[in-house]
Amino acid sequence: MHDKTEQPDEAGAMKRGRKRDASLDARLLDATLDVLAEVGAAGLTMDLVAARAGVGKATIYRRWTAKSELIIDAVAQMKRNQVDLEHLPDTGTLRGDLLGLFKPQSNEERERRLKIMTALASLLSQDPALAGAANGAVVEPWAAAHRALMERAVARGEISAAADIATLSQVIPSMAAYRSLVQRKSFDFTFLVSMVDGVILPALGIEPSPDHESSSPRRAARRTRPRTEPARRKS
Amino acid sequence: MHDKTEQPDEAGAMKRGRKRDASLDARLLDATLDVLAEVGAAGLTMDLVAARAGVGKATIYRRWTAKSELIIDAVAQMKRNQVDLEHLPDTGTLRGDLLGLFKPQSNEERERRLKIMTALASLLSQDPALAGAANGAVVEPWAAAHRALMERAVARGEISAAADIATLSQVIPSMAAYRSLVQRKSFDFTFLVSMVDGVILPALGIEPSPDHESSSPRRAARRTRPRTEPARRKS
DNA sequence: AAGTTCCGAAACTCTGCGGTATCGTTTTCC
DNA sequence: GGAAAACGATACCGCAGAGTTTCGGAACTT
Repeated sequence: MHDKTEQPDEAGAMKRGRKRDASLDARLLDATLDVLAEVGAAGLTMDLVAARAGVGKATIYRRWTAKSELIIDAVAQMKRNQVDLEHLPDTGTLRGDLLGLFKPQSNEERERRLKIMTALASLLSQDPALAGAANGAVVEPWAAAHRALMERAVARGEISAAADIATLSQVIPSMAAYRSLVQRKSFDFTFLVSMVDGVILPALGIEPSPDHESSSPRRAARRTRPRTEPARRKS
Repeated sequence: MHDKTEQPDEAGAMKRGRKRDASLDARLLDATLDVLAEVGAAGLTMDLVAARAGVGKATIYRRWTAKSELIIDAVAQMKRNQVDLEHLPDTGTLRGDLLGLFKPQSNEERERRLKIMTALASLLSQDPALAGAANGAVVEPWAAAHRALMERAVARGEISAAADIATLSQVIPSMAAYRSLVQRKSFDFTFLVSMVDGVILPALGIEPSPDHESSSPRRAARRTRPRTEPARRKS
């Protein structure tokens, strides 16, 4: 009661939704996701969420009955601003398309999503209803984008129709997620290029175009494998 | 950091190791992993671990200073009975080697590891040490095995020395971990085969040997890509 | 046998968090 | 302007769980 942080009362005009519940719900859900990303599911406390939202703890309980419900709603709301499947890059080559999906400015947001997903992983065992929520919110749309790009490359004859696109389209999104989540390495452009040029394109039988922005001295495996019998059992 | 591991006597004095502390540490670490797998990280309490190990809680605190350290040590210890880098399969072909890493009889153990990893996922955001331990205990040795197998394949001339082995060796372990951790799908032989035949071998320029145990109707992309210019840049 | 060391069990303290209640203030509605 | 509603803050309750301490007893040592 002694010192209280003044209400910021940002210059925003639509801050005045006092009556029903206007953007306050969204503010709370967003704060929940923030806290989730920062301290994980185990470390999430209602006081943290309330403080993060600049809100009294009671306010949260006026809108949600329990912590678990708050989290569920927060995650459900996360599905917005996804990869935009309607406006995929179209550079003419699969390599260009795949690299074109990379939005440097979205690194931060992607990191946040992945952290939320990690935090949720522990809850999945308790609440199977959310089993695919985290994956569906982050990796699946991403894989769908890759799949679409690859199918287009098949359609234009760039790669063989026999390629295992179902599997290949999951490789980069899954590895990126694991890399960020567990290995704690950033998913940067260098990693993306080494995945595209070192795994995906070679697997599809395409040599990485040696033109612009090769950005890396690596070259994929040559297709020139001699058809020699590969040294059977040493003994 | 806590055990000194004097002499590697194992089945020796399992009866009454009253003096120093021989197998008691291992018993506690094992109980920790058990509880972790059963109730998850959030539900793990020291009382549960103690009860599981048939031990007083005080005994645990005589050996570890805090719960977090116990968990870290338990996870780090999981590295054992993992992939044995000294006895890698040697079937003569990379495909056989990669598939040979799969131990069907370890389904139960793999399930346990999966649950442990899942339980750990929630802690990863809080404790970076755990993230390293989890990755180092499960994925890293596995990737090392893949790397070794691929390097051997290079040495015998089965695949090109230009292959991006550093990246490719991480693909299957990372994807398997992600699949188990987040997607909650089992890492079964079918998935392994589709990864090997649909991603790894095509990326290395090897056609999956159509001989024994194809076990799956899928076939990887043909290497018969016509050397047609693949529709470069649309303009 | 006596002494020492480590053990398992259980009682105990203390901290932190979920959830509730209260209060003074601010906003909206009429 | 005044009442009602919703707010932020904060004090409070109950409980669960991390560590601590204590104690009787078992096992190794000499």
